[in-house]
Amino acid sequence: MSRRQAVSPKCISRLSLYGRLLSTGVGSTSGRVYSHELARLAGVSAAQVRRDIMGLGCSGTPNTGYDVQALGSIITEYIHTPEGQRVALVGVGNLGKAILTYFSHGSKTRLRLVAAFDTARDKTGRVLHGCRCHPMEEMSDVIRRENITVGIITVPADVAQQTADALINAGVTGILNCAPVALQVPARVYVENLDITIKLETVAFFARSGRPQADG
Amino acid sequence: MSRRQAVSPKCISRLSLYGRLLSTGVGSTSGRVYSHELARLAGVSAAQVRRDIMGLGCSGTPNTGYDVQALGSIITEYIHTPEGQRVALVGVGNLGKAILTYFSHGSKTRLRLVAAFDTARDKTGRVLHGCRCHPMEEMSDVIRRENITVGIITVPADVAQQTADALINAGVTGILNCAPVALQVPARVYVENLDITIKLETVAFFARSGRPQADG
DNA sequence: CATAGTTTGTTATGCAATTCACAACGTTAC
DNA sequence: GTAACGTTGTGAATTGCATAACAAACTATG
Repeated sequence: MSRRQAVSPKCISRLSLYGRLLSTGVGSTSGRVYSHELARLAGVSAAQVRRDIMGLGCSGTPNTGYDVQALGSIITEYIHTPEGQRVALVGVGNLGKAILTYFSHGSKTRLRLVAAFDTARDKTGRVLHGCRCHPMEEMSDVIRRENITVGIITVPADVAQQTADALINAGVTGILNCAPVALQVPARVYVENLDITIKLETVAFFARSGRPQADG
Repeated sequence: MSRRQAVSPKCISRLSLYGRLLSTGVGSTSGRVYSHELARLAGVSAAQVRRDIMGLGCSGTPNTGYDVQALGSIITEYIHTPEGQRVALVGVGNLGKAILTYFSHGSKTRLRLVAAFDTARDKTGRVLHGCRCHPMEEMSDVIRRENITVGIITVPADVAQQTADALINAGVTGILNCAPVALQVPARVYVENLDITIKLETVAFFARSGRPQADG
């Protein structure tokens, strides 16, 4: 389908953000939007926005900007598969529950959080926020059966690596790791880390030295 | 202590990670560690590690590597203030609670989460995970009195901007924003975004196109 | 129809950050 | 003591990313 070219993770993240902005009432009156409007809302430059959009077959017209609906569709089609990918979450602690809540609440994305896993017997077997919680032993079976390709790790640090190994063995090729450890994974698996302590220490550092804006 | 020169957020994040690795039993037998060992554990190149360390007054010796304790101390002193900075959290939902738990559990960092804020009356006045929860109206007073410089935003998206405004008015100069919106803040305030949906969509994308490692 | 004004698409420029490469140096073995 | 090896510190090269800049194109207007 669409041309898959070398795109950076940062670019995909921005496209994801543009997509959300477009679907939450930007330019709702005119049905159109300028690059500099999106830029302001996303906190980037207008040139950045145009360049990102260029990478996926443009659709704007000079002097009138982009059609909100059309651009939104193109971004969604580019980022997602038609069917949408299926996601599993491992570790139903506070953080895991928070993420489950995020995705049960009117989830605007095509991603589907279809399975959770935990060791605690009082959680397994139940349905939490519209998502069934399985015991760890069933991980391999469920992931294969449900055709899950993405895993979220929200377990304690000391079992994060073995959790990652289990997910990868079951066929997962992308991991969002919220545990404070650097996972060792084969090259074909993509990992993104969400380390709150690191983020917070970085914020604290620049809170006193007054440095430039940057996010992730 | 003093700010030597312009360091990037990414560099600080890596230093934070090195610091944690050093404090959690790396090279515990010899008391020393090589750059390539740290590199492997952190998921970066050895040259990267050496260069990062170079930026804060080196301390390694050829052929024996770095003294674990000494390097750990130098990194801590560089990233943190001697007293440690004080942090407030706004929004005690699932995500807020998860973060409170993180920091009550043996917190290895010098950062202190000393106040929480929420609108719900059943939470305010109580002490949650060793952290007192105040009503929103007291935010300005508490932040000034407790000398808080960093804020964590874990409120719903539609009130994130006004929460940020309130924090900044009270004197906060660094914000970790976990709400899915791009905050508009004055240039002197440093913001880092922790957007789970964006991260997850990025992971999902590269889970199928098999692209390179990268994190935030 | 022509002209003015704006915005897009894209190329070129500049900058920052990572990797490369190697000289200097400490350690160890003999 | 000295030679061989391995690691550090760092200048140079390279890569990647973001800003700047501009030609082409579209709309509006009279």
